[in-house]
Amino acid sequence: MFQLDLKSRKSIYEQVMDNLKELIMTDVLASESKLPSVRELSKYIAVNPNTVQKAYRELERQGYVYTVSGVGTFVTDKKDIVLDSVELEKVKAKLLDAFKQLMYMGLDFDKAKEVVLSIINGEECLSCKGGKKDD
Amino acid sequence: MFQLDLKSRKSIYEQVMDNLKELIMTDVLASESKLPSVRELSKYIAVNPNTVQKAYRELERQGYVYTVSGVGTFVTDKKDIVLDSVELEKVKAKLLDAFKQLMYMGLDFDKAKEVVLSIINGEECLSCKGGKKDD
Amino acid sequence: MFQLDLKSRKSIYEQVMDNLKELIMTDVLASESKLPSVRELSKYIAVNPNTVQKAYRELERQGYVYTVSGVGTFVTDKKDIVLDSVELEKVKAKLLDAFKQLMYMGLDFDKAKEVVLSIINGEECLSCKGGKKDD
Amino acid sequence: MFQLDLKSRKSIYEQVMDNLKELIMTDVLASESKLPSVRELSKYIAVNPNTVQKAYRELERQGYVYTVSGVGTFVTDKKDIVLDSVELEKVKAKLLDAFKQLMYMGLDFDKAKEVVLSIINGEECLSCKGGKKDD
DNA sequence: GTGGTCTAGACCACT
DNA sequence: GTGGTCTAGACCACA
Repeated sequence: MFQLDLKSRKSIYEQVMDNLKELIMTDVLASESKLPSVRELSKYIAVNPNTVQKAYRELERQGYVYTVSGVGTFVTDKKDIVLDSVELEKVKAKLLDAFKQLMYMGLDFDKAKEVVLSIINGEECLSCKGGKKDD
Repeated sequence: MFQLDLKSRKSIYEQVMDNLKELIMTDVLASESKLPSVRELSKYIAVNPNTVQKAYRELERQGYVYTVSGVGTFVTDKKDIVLDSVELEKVKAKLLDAFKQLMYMGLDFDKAKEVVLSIINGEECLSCKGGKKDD
Repeated sequence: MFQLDLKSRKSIYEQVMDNLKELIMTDVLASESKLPSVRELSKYIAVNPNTVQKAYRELERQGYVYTVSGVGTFVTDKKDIVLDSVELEKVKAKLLDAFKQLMYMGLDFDKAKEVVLSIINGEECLSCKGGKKDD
Repeated sequence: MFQLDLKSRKSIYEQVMDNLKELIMTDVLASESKLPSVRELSKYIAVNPNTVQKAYRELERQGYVYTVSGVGTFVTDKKDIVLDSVELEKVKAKLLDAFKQLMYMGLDFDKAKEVVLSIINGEECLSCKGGKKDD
């Protein structure tokens, strides 16, 4: 389940975050459920506890989980997630940047758009499988 | 012309690369034309020569320019630029990642898709025509 | 009545203390009246007994309650509560800290003062009258 | 200048942050000026580099400084500081909490208000000394 | 040189 | 037990 690539350019704590986000999005980690403790997870994925904690801390900052000191870390109820406009702008900028990169590679507009749509539509199924429509 | 944001998380050499790619793709830097020397450019944009050096080296690795020792660096003929599949996959991953983030933020599939399309279409003219609208 | 926010950064025992202080100051818990036992309260508010225990111990240290071994914990007569200067200094420091933060955020002195006064005055009734308005 | 109290309840990185905020507010560290490097400061105040970095990172998150990787950390121009409404609400909550604490201590409303005002007005001079009116 | 990340420990307060 | 903080090292990419 947990996929880590130590050779990746992406830092480990970011990969840990991405994995957890995926699990949260697909309801494998349901709302209000408890995440593994920092120590547990760090042992399980063979990573230093500090690295896991950094991931948890950042997830909390972004609103995906909340922490009760001395008790554990829990998935934020989706109803409670507030859309952070600053974060949204960052993601938009990231999308724009990626799209530009496609054009820099020599793809024309239509081809680039095609690539983007194929990625999005591929993602559609991924979410249909794991998510619930009536939640 | 050259837009650098030192405060950005993006490294300087990547920003230099992006600027040059933009200039190449919009034919401001025509095929086979000579790029400014590392020293010239670094002075012009007030950046460490090593940084420009790294941008040039990476551009060459990706096929955008080629170097003739002792003579200079030249823009590869667009016809000869081959799509770097590794780079393409990176960008695809980036797109997917950003799209997922949109959904993580509480947007449903259709809303997220809408956001993406608006970004793409807003960006349409910039690279299609090789000109700028109001910047 | 008892308001606990597990998601808060404030530790549970501090929140328990604050709730009890509030009840004492508003005479809901009258002078010399008996507090619920640690076990009772911990069951009632669904909190670990150790946590309640710690709250009681700290309240006693600060003079709000006193314990009669084997009998129970009782509210100190308000006349006998002496201002704990150490605690007072802590609160003062906290106030100053918060005020500085307001100014750090770009508010000028007058604006920051305005914010503080609005908060104070909004809070006026809650403790003056011992009642609640709309909560 | 730098005041650290290792025995304090406040964590070291928070104290480091507070010290730096103070220096920034009083223009000892002017806009766009460079903060000491993580290593320099950590050596100077005899604290682990990681702790200093945590402080820098958090200051950046709150908008007081910005980072240029490989170059250094710089004071954000005051004109660029955006008022983060989330942070503002946190400070307001902190103020309200502190004010409640005063009342819990047995101070009546007027006395508590007096305490608050005295603190604020004490701060006024502190800011007049170090700050500039025409900035 | 800089900041960013990571490891392998440790101690603390809280539950 | 939990998360939070801290130390004392280390390596990396970047400028």
